[in-house]
Amino acid sequence: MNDSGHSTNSAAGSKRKDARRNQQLLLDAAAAVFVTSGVEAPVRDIAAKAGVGMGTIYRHFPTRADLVIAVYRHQVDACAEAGPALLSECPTPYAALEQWINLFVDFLITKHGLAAVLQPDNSSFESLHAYFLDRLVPVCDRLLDAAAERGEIRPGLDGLELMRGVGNLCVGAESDPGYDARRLVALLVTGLRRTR
Amino acid sequence: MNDSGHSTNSAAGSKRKDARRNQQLLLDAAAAVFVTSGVEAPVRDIAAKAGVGMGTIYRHFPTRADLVIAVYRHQVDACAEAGPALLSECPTPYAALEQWINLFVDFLITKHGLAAVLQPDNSSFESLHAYFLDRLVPVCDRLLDAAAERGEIRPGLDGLELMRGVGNLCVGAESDPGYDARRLVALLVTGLRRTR
Amino acid sequence: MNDSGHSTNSAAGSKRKDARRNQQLLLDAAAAVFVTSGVEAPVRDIAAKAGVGMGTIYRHFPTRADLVIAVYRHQVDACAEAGPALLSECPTPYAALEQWINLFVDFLITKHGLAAVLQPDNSSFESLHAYFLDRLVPVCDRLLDAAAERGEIRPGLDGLELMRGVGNLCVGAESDPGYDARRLVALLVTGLRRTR
Amino acid sequence: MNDSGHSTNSAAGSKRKDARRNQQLLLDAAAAVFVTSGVEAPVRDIAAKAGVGMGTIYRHFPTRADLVIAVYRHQVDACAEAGPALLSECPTPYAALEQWINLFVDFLITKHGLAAVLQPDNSSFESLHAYFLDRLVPVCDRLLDAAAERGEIRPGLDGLELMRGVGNLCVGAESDPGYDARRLVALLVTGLRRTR
DNA sequence: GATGAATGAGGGTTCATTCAT
DNA sequence: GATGAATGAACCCTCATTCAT
Repeated sequence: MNDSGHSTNSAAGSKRKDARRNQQLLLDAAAAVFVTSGVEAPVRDIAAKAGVGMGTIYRHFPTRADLVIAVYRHQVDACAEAGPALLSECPTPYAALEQWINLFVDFLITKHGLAAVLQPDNSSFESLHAYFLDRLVPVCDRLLDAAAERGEIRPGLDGLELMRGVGNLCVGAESDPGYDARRLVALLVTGLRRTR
Repeated sequence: MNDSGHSTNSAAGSKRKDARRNQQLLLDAAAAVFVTSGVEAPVRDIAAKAGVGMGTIYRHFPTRADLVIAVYRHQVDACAEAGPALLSECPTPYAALEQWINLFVDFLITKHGLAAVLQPDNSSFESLHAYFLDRLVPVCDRLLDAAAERGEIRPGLDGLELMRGVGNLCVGAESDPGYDARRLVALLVTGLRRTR
Repeated sequence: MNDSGHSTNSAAGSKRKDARRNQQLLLDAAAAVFVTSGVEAPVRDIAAKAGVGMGTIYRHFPTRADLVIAVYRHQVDACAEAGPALLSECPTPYAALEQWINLFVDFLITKHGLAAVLQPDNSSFESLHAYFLDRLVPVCDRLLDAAAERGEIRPGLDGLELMRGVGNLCVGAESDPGYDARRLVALLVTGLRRTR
Repeated sequence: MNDSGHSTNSAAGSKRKDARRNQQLLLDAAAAVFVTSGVEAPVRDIAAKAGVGMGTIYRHFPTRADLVIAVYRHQVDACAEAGPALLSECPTPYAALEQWINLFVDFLITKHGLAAVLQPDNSSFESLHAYFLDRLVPVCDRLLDAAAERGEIRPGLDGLELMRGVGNLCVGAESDPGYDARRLVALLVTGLRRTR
């Protein structure tokens, strides 16, 4: 999945220079098209935006999920890495959880259609789904556990379920001015608090 | 054109017995197909499931939204009517709200893809969207108002937004054994409670 | 083809009264629909206009051509009968020919799509084509012959060909304000004149 | 994007050799199918005749009118260019007109359904209609004007109307052995002559 | 490696015609 | 006889994916 060394090129882990450039063009184009047309946008549109042929997309990203993952990898990683940091910075684990969830929401609501794609029944996005979960669920679990240990929240909800819920609350958020996903997510997280 | 005398048709409804039967076949088939393939399932599939020709679908339901509305009308209506009843039966408005939301959730989580269709950006489902909102939002508003007047919940969230949130939490609920929409919705509603 | 006597009814050559009435309703409706939508208008539209079921059309007019013939029979007959009359009234056979052609043109240009249907390659309109020709070609032939005998026109063009030409010149005439079929037909007939 | 160096493609035209070949296959197939089934023939039939997929047609000719125009462009252009040439070669403008009309007729009578499509009421063929008129009407106008100036014909008929008339006379000409469009057109043009 | 042409499955919609009621 | 519901072939068009160049 990462830059493996089977390439005959000299540079560590990189293909030809133009191939790297195309990869980046594609990521940028895909990000832009995803914003306007959703992650199910026609392949042709993405290729056109990038100024490359469609075959080039398939070479770099054999499945659509691969492309989506690549587009969002950085942001997913940043979100994952923010978890431990918040835990050590914030006064309480619950505060860290709140902020981390906010990061996740900010990420999702700017990605037209991404949340919908996180549904596990979308066969062609399995690997995308898996990537998200692999990367983020452990972080969320740890935040939940820490808050539960402190008695700030009721135990029993696992990170996967919370993330699915938050993800769902973000579905369609960007296209509807009367819908405030952040507020609803905040309600959800508030609902977790241990009623004294 | 009306029920002319030689007809043996006593019921007030539509014209022919077989037409009525087909209409029901279609509603049942559509309900079944919607569960497995979502409300965007191919017309051909629904027709096949019902054992009728495609033209029959178009005769009874000129647009897809018409079909979807028809499939869910009874349940939407039942849900709408339950609101006032619960308000008078339950000890407090908040309890009524909780139970009404549960009814709504029970309805949605068995409808694959329905929640997704409630997104307002889906042009071909406008009338469906409108139907849902016209029918249910006022009921939800009234429950919220009653609870707010009693001081049970914080004011400020309107019924539309709550329903959108609940709807979203139900997206994909049926296909994922590890996802308990009811629990997440319960958390959301708990989050509404006025913190003492 | 005419009202044969196999009916068990008493009236000479007629079916049930309501059947006769329906037949007339259909002819009127078809005439009206043909004007606006052409002779290839959907059967349903004609039935709807007539306020009868589609099956009724098929009972009375098994093929579309049968209906078209029936709709225009009176006018075709009137046109056919006008030939001999004009021949005896007009000062010269050529004048009679001119006027008769005008009648034919007046008939055609008010019938959206009729002229196009006279094309012999339109398989489903064979009988219509045949009817027109059977009825009108002999009349036209006689006018042509009379004018040729008088030396007013050059011989050699038969009635069928002239009528096809005139029919074609009327194609699409009604929908195009910049196209004057009568003038073009007049040129064609003028072209027949024997150059002194 | 332009003819990059590694391409062996010398011709100035379009990109790939096979694409050009397919384009030609399509033009040939369309021409053939148009002859037998008219210019409204199903897209699938044309694709099948050409031995290509349907998508290939849509790639090369996004609308049906584009295809029809392409099929006939060469002949339309040749016809347009012949006008001035005839005017300078022929002894009189009227003779040039006669011959030019003959060229136009020769073109049309081999195109089943083309003449019908020239009807201005056919919405999806607007661009085709426009192309024909833009290209040919000025040529015809000029021939008519020249003949009128010489006093060979009566003035007052414009090129558009004459061409519509000639076009109509060619409708269905190819499929009917008993119908001689050339002769009828000749009569029409004869009818234009100034009666001395 | 890159290109984008070609393929063809897939899904929507219309309407002539049949036939149960 | 009349009705109009049902059928399903026939068209249209899109787009993911492959593969010749």
